[in-house]
Amino acid sequence: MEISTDTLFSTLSNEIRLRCLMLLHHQGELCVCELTHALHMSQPMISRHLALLRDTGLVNDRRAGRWVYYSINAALSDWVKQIFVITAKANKNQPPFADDLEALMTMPDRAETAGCG
Amino acid sequence: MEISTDTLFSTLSNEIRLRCLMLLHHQGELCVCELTHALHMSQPMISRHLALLRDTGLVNDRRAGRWVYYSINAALSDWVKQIFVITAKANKNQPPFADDLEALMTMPDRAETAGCG
DNA sequence: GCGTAATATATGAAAAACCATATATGTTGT
DNA sequence: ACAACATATATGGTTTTTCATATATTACGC
Repeated sequence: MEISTDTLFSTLSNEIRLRCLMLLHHQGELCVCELTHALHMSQPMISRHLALLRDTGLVNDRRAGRWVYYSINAALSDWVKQIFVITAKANKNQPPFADDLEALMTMPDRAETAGCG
Repeated sequence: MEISTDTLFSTLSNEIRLRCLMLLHHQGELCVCELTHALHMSQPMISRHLALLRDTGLVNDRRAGRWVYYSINAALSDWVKQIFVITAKANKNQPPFADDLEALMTMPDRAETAGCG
């Protein structure tokens, strides 16, 4: 299942979705409530954008009890992953991406041990 | 003038604009009528999308008599250029990109000598 | 173990905002 | 006047957002 350029880029063109992807790229796996906290957005809004990312095949979800964990789809083709790497590297110190990571790292009562250790 | 991720990706998310960019990436410089021919699109439509690419800073234009030549903006930051390189490499043999190049190469009465020699 | 509550997440529906296309018309250069 | 190109306007379609509500899973009290 190869993703088309316009599906890929239109999915990345939404800042909320890109911020979620950049956090997932850095952290490996995150649940909805962690993303909701990091981005200061309402839960339905995050959930909707994650559903869209899942529908386009960019992320996978995994249920663990009450929590649903999202992660970047490892089966994506190399060039798509390279786009993520380049975009993350070039923007990780810029707002809003840096602030999102900061908010995530200082979140109280994380679901389980943070993935960045 | 640094381009934002959402401006970049939403500009690339239109197939017509991406097809123009991929041709410019390969050929260096092309005029509106060459792009119109290669993409089999109306002139106002190509012109409109080129204007948008110019407004977002992805391309430059240069007037030479009746023709206006467009080219990728050399002053773009490295990561944006890398996105172009990766996207072009991964998709150049796929439709519609391969067909666009073919149509350009076989265009009769090109404006001047083709840029691929 | 069974009902009840609490927490995490998803979704339906409606409004608002945004984007693309087509047609027509204007501008620039020879 | 003609050719190459740009722009304005109208229209239709898609995307995003919000609110309210639904589902799924665990925890509690008895």
